[in-house]
Amino acid sequence: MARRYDPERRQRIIDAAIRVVGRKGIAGLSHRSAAAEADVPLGSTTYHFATLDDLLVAALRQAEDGFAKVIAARGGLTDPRSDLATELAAWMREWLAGDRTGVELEYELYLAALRRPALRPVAAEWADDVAALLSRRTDRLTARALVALMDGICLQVLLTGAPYDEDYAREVLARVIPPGPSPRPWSPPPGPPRSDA
Amino acid sequence: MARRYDPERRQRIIDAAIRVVGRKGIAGLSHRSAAAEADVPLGSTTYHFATLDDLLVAALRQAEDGFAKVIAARGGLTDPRSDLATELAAWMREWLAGDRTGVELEYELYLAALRRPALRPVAAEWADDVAALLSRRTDRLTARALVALMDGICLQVLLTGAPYDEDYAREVLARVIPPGPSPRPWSPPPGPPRSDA
DNA sequence: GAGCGTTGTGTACGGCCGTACATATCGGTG
DNA sequence: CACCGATATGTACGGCCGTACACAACGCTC
Repeated sequence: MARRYDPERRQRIIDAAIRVVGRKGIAGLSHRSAAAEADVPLGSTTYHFATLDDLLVAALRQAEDGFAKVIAARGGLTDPRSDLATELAAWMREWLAGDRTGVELEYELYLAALRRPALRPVAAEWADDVAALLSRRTDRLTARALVALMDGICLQVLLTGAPYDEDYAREVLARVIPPGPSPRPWSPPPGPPRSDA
Repeated sequence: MARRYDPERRQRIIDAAIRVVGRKGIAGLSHRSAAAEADVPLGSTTYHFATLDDLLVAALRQAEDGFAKVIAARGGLTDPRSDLATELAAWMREWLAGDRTGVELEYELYLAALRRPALRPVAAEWADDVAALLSRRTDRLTARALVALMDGICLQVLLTGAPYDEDYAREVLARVIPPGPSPRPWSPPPGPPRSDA
């Protein structure tokens, strides 16, 4: 149904918005700044995204997709023979290494859900997706706890400027994981597909 | 011109800024909105706080002080006979109960350090203070991990809108705490007082 | 009480913002 | 082709913003 002159116009605006947020933060995102970054007129951004929340939702969704692809490309934490805590601690090191901009961008969009109810379903999806990924290596409760703990560790690094301590992360992640080679693995039951619209 | 020297002028502006952030978020805070809330002229806010970061630093510091006082008034987690995980899980329930505004306000100011380096020392102080509080019941590494885990759990509740699950929180907090009645307690060594200016 | 630095106040300027809206262009339909 | 709805654009309005700055009121020192 949707016939567009420029089918990539909307996508270009989202990409531009992500770049703007990465460079200037959410506070620096506006219909105008996104339009300038995407090299489209102002009316184009206001047409495709009536409110800034709409644009942020699209940006968060896209950042989430990119994140999932990076995880998948990295092997997806699927090798049951590796130590999960070690693997997660190393992954956080890579994630936090060097340039802050990538992590900063993703956490800023994620944390924006605190004050923007429109973002909460997308943030919940993100957390659920990561937990589901980890659920292939441990039980659901543990997976949720690992996500929470990793979030907390990353945030302490990002918020306080403290260096990332991989040994510490591995140690406490290991404490959360119940002992045993592959305890209580869990597979999602069949159900209706999640609405992604 | 009805002009009196008001030594509490600065304090009133900080209080007003906190109310504004609580009601409209950091995005709604400006020299003007703080001035209106405090019922002082615009020039008064710009005089005492040249930049918004200055005002946010003062607000975060004050929120931190208020938080510490609430903890202290609650007994300060000092009873070594109680179960620490149970106590922390119950405390989070109280904190998250009912009105989101209080927690939202504190987390919003705290998380603002992600993009505002000026806030990072204050955020670091906050995290250190809470960890120091917990260090009276457990070792330092565990205390840091508990802070990270509690942050992660609270954020998942606040960001996704999911209900708080106290049993889950208690279970995973207990996993982080090493077994034993009062393992590896830790007291801070004497040293120079931390600069609070 | 004269002088001066600190504190407090009013006002104005230029800039960026969301929003609205008239207009233009194209794809599909009848 | 005529038509219409979806897509795209330019422009303008009113509002809030940070900032600057001249000036007023006060505390202090001499």
